[in-house]
Amino acid sequence: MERLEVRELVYFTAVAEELHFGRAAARLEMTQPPLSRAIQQLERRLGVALLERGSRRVALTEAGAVLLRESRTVLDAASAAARRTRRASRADPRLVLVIKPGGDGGLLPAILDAYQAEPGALPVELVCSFGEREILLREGRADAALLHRPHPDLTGLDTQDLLAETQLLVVPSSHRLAGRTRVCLNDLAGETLPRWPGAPGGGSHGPEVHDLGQLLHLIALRRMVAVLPSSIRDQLRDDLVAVPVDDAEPTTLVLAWPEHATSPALAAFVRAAAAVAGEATGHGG
Amino acid sequence: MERLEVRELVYFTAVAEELHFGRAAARLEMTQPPLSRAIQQLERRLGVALLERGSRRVALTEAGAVLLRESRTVLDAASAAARRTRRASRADPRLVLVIKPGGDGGLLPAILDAYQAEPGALPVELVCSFGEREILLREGRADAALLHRPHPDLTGLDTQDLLAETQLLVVPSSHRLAGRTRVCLNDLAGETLPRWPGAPGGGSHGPEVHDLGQLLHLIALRRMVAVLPSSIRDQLRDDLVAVPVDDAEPTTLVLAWPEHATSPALAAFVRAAAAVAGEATGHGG
DNA sequence: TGCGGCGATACCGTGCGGGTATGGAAAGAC
DNA sequence: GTCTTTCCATACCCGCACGGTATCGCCGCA
Repeated sequence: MERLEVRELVYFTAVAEELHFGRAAARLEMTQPPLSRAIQQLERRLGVALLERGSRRVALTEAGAVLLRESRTVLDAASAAARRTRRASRADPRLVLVIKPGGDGGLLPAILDAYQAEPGALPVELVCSFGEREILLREGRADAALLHRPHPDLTGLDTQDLLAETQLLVVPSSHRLAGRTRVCLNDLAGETLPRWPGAPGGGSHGPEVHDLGQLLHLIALRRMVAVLPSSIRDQLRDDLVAVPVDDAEPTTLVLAWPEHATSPALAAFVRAAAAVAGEATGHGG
Repeated sequence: MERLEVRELVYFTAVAEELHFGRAAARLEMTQPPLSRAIQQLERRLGVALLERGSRRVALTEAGAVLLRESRTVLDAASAAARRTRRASRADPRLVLVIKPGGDGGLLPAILDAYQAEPGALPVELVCSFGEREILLREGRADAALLHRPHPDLTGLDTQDLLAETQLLVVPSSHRLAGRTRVCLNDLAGETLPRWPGAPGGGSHGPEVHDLGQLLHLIALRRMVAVLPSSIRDQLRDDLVAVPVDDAEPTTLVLAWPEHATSPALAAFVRAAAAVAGEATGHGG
């Protein structure tokens, strides 16, 4: 069985994405002829036609589309491998946890305390990021992340549910819905909703928002409204009001980490988080 | 960022598994010096020590252990990529479904019929295999598999539940438990249970069993007993008896396929299977 | 102190990955 | 129709990196 090399996959994805040998070569900072030959050789070794060369356009074959998708997973795995290896060799081991600012459901302090009490606990480094936080896990840049389900893509990750939350509509005090005791999603017709960086802008084409302070500021300025998990209630400014949304699907705060992870530090962290979450839901409701 | 090459990962896994450069080189069908240099270069490029060379033994460092695990996933992904690409280019497209003989819960004929009625259905090729059936999915050798949950490792696979089944103890008619109307797991103390190839022989160190006929034969010969999903009831020989096991965790027949799969033929098959399963549980209970 | 095992080093050849120059086919422009 | 442009393939060349052989150096051991 012929072996597939990373270099070939990099070349192929470039061509498959550009559908143009010249541009792909430029992107790869090389010239076009060796690129053409590399792709030909790849096709010969696989015994498969990957591209249809029309004299004026290049198109993917069925098999080429499959290889494009597969290549991405291989390349992602390869760069994650490099990053995780490097991180494992650091002199100051630490657990990198990526969160959305304000998106911890109020559980984080208790979780961190519980974790530090575990034997062999590492210092925890918090990384704040909006949108695409799971990417950091897949890329091997972080050990764990706090996400909200339903979430676009949790495949390849293991998860632990922490907290089920209802959702609140956040509006300025002067907003037409501010006085309501409850609203439903239909009431939001015509409102501008924020667009998270990286999220496929499904319908809501409001401005991109990069952190919670910015978002609340924009809401106060009447530029938009937002539907957020109920735990942000503590962090609202005085000039904003939160109203329960009846028919918004409830959201679950989950702790996620790359599957196959074996680090005992991570395992301890997951244990700690699960314990804290169990207490919270068991006692407090 | 330096790129990690497949060749290097192959070399490294060989050394990491053998913990011996000479043997690793032999396994790779090359000589020892270039292998040593390749590993050194890998370490230099990563900036990480992967191996501790004692003059008489080689050991993995912490980072080396991480890279070994990561390498396996990269290499698996790479060979799966090659196989899936080749399969996608076949002139006679077909859907490869891997099953455990007798493990289809009786649903398979209906599923196949429903699938063939879907638009764009492909011929279905059935592959029978005991143990490690999910490996065939990960390797890109099959499109879908029928498995039973709880299952050792479903990560990296998407699944669709098909049928919840209670478990039955299968024994010869002359067995001491054959007359019971129900048993519990404690009753099985001292009995020999089959060991599936590939499964970590957890406690039960009986003989390895490779197909259902063989298993039933061995049970009839009083060499072992087995706990199996209730749908095998139809396939029992006259000289065997099935007794419900009260406290065995119920098992779920699931259809599994590689995550990120995009083939419309597979999607149609999943739809068909889900429809049949819905009917079965909806009407029949 | 000689021996054997094993990884590292020195040195060498060749094949492959990359470059430049050019060919050749197809799609407009007129 | 033919001239031009565009873009992929081919021809040919070069340097290096990969793999091989020979050997060293270190250490455990008898």
